[in-house]
Amino acid sequence: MKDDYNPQVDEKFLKPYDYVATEKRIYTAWEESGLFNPDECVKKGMVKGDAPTYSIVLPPPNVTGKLHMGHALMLAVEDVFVRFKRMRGFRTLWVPGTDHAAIATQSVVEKQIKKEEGKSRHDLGREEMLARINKFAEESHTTIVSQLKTMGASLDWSREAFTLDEKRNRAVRTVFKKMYDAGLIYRGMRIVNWDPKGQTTISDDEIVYEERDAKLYTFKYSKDFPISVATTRPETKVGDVAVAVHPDDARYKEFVGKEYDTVFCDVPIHIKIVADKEVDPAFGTGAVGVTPAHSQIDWDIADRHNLSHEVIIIDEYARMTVDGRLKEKKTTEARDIVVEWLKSEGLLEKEEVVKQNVSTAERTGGLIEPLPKLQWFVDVNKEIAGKGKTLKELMLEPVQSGKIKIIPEHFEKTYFHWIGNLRDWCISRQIWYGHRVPVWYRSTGADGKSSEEIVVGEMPEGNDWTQDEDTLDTWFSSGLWTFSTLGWPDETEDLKNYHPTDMLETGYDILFFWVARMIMMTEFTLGDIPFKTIYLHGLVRDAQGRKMSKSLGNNLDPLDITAKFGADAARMALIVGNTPGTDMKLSEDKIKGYKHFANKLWNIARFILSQERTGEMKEDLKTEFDTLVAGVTSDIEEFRIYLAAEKIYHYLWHRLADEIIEESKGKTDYGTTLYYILENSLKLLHPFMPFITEEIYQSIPTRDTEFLMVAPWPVVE
RNA sequence: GGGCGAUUAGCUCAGUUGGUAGAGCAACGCAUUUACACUGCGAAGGUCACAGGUUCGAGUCCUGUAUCGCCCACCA
Repeated sequence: MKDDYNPQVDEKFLKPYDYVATEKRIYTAWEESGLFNPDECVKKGMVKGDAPTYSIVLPPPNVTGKLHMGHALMLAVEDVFVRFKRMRGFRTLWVPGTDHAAIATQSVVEKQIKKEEGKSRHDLGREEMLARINKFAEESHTTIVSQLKTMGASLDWSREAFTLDEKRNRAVRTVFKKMYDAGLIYRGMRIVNWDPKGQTTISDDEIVYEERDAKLYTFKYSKDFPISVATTRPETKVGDVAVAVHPDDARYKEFVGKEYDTVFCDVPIHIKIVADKEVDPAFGTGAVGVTPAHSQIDWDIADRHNLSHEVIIIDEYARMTVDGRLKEKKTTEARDIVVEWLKSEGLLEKEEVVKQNVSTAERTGGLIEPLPKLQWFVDVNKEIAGKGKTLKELMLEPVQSGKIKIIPEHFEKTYFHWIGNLRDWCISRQIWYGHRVPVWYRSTGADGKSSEEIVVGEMPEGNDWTQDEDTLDTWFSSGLWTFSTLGWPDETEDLKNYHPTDMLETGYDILFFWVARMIMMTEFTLGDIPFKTIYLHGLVRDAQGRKMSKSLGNNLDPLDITAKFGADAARMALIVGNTPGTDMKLSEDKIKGYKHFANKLWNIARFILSQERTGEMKEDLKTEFDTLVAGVTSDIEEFRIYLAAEKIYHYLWHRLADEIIEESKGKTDYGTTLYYILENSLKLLHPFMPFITEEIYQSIPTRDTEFLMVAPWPVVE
């Protein structure tokens, strides 16, 4: 049988498709061609100089280690659009980069050092610690870059960026100053989420709530105190300044406005009875002990009634700062002591078990202790001079007006809902890895009255200035990502050509953390949107639908997967049947199926390339194929890549291979048609399975371009 | 407490504007060296969660219910 083959067919087709060797070789060839860079495409005449642009910035992976399947999905999806647009003749730019990820990275390195050397970051000192983190980040970066290449991502490496490099630092300082000058960034004493374990503040979004059983204690401050209150945190009651009741609550009306002095567990306290509509008369006794310094809600109540915020009774290590038997006790120990004291004094009236959500820090798992601290904030409710709008409104508007489209659409509701609940954003962190807050202080106290002088943005002249010790929330710098990567604050050609970007593709889990912040920062800084379309992908779960995690050991490692089945197969498995916004279950079996498909395609090519290009074009088959072209094209244009991929798969395997090729056997008039279908099928499939399609294309002597990746997309006349 | 989503074949999921229910995988029967065994052919498999409504016609639109999942708020 073998001697029926056309001897011109490349020998490589006589063996099964070798994806390991091929994928590596092809990526290197692409990189060397320079064609990932749109300027190079223009220079080589592959794309017109005045062609419209298409741009995506890669959501920068954290330099905390290596990539997971979620990243693989992101790369597969983005590369589909990028390769499609490039073949459609756009000047197409996909900007790579990595994220320093502040807390996440620092805590990984801290844990590692603690484990291996038993040292804390304070043992090492700021400079040494930063050197260690930088080294770790560099190693992660190397791993990540090689993984990005393994997946076949057609990123323009000449424009690679890092959220913490010098250029991005300049962008951060410039935006910080601009916001400070507009009065949107302020420094203030406010209740923040303090993580005693990580020794830093965190933002509202970095909290995770865990449901636990807690005891609700009902008690009186003293024998002659008229009202009982209920609490799950008796130890904080030494910091109470008031009891709040609902204004309409008949039980307590007579006491409102009265003040009481007593000694609670060795601590003298002064309590005023106030009426506040936030109090739920049906919960507990209908009366709340108000602890302004250690609860956000109580802080707000204190604000409304001019009560003191100054009674601080817990420190940064979650220890009591009061005198007496609670002195320097941990809050958990203090709780037991207070309960014992209440019992011994006969003040405890009820003890019941309730379900409670406790706040923990996402990164360290530490129990959040609300504390008043002097921190930097972004004011989301202040009207911006000259714009007449608040940052909240700037975030809302482009999505409401449809200038930014979210896919799937229903996430718009989630987005609006989140903005409705948004409070000022605490941006300062007491960690070392990150952009240092660009503020310098010096005290001037010539006349004995010392006051503080502040300079924002650039380090001032003179050596008596001290820079703020804190660093910025990592999302502050990633919020600038679409324009900081394109050279802003300089007015670069890239910025002019490629901003706003066309699409942001990312997981729905960071819609608030990141996507909303990008819209806010870009609208404020440039008065423009950062991107036109937000394409949200879901989580990649294991075959049973569980989250992939280290502790479950059910992680699929993209490197293992590509070694076992090939990047093309992994990409197809991640795209087919995976609709935006929905979590997907991924099994090795599914990936294996697409490895088989790659081999099938290999053999289709082997068969067709062994035929002579003879016979008239079969118009019915051409028409049928052109319908496929039109369908696939509009599916990609309209973001239905999961359908597009499936359509080509189905056509190639079950129509072309099973029927058309079978029918053509022993006939000589199919050659022209088969070549037409093969060449154009490779183009249609290229965005999804770039390696094998390129490899086969390279074996077609009559191909129109050197590389399939810049071959013109098929057009239906 | 507020919001969002899902429910379609054994499993995983499509189903775009309302027009006689679709794919992959698995399982079943047949073929056995074929371009490809990483194969082919065939058959089987569904009350589209449930109850109403709109319509000539509903998996699709509307109302309600149930179950599961997620997000936000944080009630002291």
